[in-house]
Amino acid sequence: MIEQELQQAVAQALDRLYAINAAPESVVLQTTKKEFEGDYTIVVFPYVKQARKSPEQVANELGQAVKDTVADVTSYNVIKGFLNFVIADEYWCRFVGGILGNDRFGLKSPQADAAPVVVEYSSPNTNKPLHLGHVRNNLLGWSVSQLLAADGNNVKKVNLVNDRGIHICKSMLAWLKYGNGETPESSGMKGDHLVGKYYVEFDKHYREEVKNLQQANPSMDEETAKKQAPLLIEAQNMLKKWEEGDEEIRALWHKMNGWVYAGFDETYAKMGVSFDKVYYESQTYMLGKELVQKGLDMGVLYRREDGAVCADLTDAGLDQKVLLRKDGTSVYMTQDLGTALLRHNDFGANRLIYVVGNEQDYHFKVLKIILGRLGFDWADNVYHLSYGMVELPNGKMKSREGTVVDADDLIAEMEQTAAEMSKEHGKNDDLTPAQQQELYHMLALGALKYFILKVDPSKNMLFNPAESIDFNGNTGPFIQYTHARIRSIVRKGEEQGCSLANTSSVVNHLDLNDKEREVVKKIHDFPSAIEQAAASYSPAMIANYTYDLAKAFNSFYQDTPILREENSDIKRFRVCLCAVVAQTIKNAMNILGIDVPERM
RNA sequence: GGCUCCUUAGCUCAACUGAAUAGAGCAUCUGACUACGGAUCAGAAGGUUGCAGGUUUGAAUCCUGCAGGAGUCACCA
Repeated sequence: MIEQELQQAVAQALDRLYAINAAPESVVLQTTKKEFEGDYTIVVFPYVKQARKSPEQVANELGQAVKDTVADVTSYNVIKGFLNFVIADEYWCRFVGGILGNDRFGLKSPQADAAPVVVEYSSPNTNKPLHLGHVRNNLLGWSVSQLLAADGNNVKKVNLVNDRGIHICKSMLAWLKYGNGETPESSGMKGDHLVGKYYVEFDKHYREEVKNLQQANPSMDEETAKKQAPLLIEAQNMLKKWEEGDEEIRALWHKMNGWVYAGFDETYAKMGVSFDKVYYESQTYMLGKELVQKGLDMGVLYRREDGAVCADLTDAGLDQKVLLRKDGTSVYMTQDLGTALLRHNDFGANRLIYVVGNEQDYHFKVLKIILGRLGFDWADNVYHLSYGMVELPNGKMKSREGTVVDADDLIAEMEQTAAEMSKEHGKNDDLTPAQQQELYHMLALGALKYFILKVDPSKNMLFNPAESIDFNGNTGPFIQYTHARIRSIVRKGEEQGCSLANTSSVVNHLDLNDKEREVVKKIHDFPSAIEQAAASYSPAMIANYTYDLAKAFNSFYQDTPILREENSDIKRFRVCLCAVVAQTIKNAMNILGIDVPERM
């Protein structure tokens, strides 16, 4: 790639001219801003002090040296401390020819010998349906997996389902009390929604009990009332029975979880996400105790007088963390220590990535430290992909107050909007109903996924149900539309005899116009965009990259004739360029989990 | 209260490891050859990057203090 060549040449020139020892990667290289002439820019300020010359002088001397050594540099110019290089059009054309027909352009192949990277995401509770917060998690998890795979990793996607605990017992109890045997079949409700309904039902009755308790005993404070409410005690008893393996309880638990899984599977399928392996907490929650014992033996953990086992993290600026209760039972952290090791062993993984909300920043900081102290050298490669919350205009999403945006409802609404938009444009009337449905789904998910993924994961984002998701401007459908339009041109171009097959005869010495060059340069950036995005676990960078590419193309398309071009060599080059843009958009969108249509 | 993160145009978001005049979309206004697909394109307007200092040739970016917001500080997960 030309960037490395330039950096290399600059580093050599620095050494030769000024005896400055700079690593090629350390040379600051950026794309030239469009108001200046050139393609790449070197900032020379860092070297002026050592070179003992003015910025202009250093830039000029470096520019001449680089022009002499790098064949594809046709000229350079200097503005203040900025050295701009102009790259030969021949280089850009050669580049287009080189990737023509490569349907994996930009995507690295997985290294066969590399240890897998395990990405955990989704990790739902089984007592209620998925909402918008989960949607962000799922889309991020899927997309980051795709991104890391595109960067050459062998990625394994896993899900850890929280299928046991007091919250499930609440749903179960409410169903027993108020359900009258209602099932997904009898009610026509999706299983996860049905179970969620009883979770809400539990909460309603529970709060009534608390209120009644307080009215009956005016001296009782709220905390006590909450603990003494009979429903809660019943639920706790149920959990105890569950842990003892009570057959009836287990059977009910199986039945209701089964409903939820069926519902989740449907939602996952609609979102287009999947897993290589699913773990269940009911099978992993006892894990980690041996690790704690090992930690005691190693002396990195200690036993408190009351018998609880703790980690002292004060030297890391954190607190004491309990890992085993005094009755010997494990806590969340114990379990996560165990599953981390399990996962490492299951896959031979050396990198574990957790896609979990930022409210658990502290938990993962602690997890990483303790794994390190237990002597696992892969602890350094545990990464918490912490993402911000999705906020609604009137604040947080709270399932209790009913201010949630349900995932299934949201997708259904998006599909309806997509259908309305499409019908308005009326270009798909000849598709079969099934094809239309498929298209609307593709567009709906394109809009939703792009909307969520274009935001930097670490940031909180606002979702306004009324106006958030658009189909114009910086959106998924805009990019999908661009792709469809390009494909249409390419198809016609081929019909008119523009071959995309033979790369060697692609015209490689014509003068590109500015818009053409912008498009080629943008495509040229794709591989490094993937590297950067993967290094920072940020699908948002891919989203923004793709948008820029689509815009660059549209601008080119607007005032450059393609099929109307009379010179057949130029026409063919432009059709090839279109084909390459379409492929790049497709590959980029695929990283986001978004499909692009041939027409829309 | 301790710790962590956040604050960029009216709104939603960009700005790679510090670099040239902080960029897009939405909304508002104006325009586009007889549409190679107008879900498009071109343009106008919109900013003291929360505030105050500091470091640097250069700061939205790094440091300090303050204000506002969020998260967390469970033997819940």
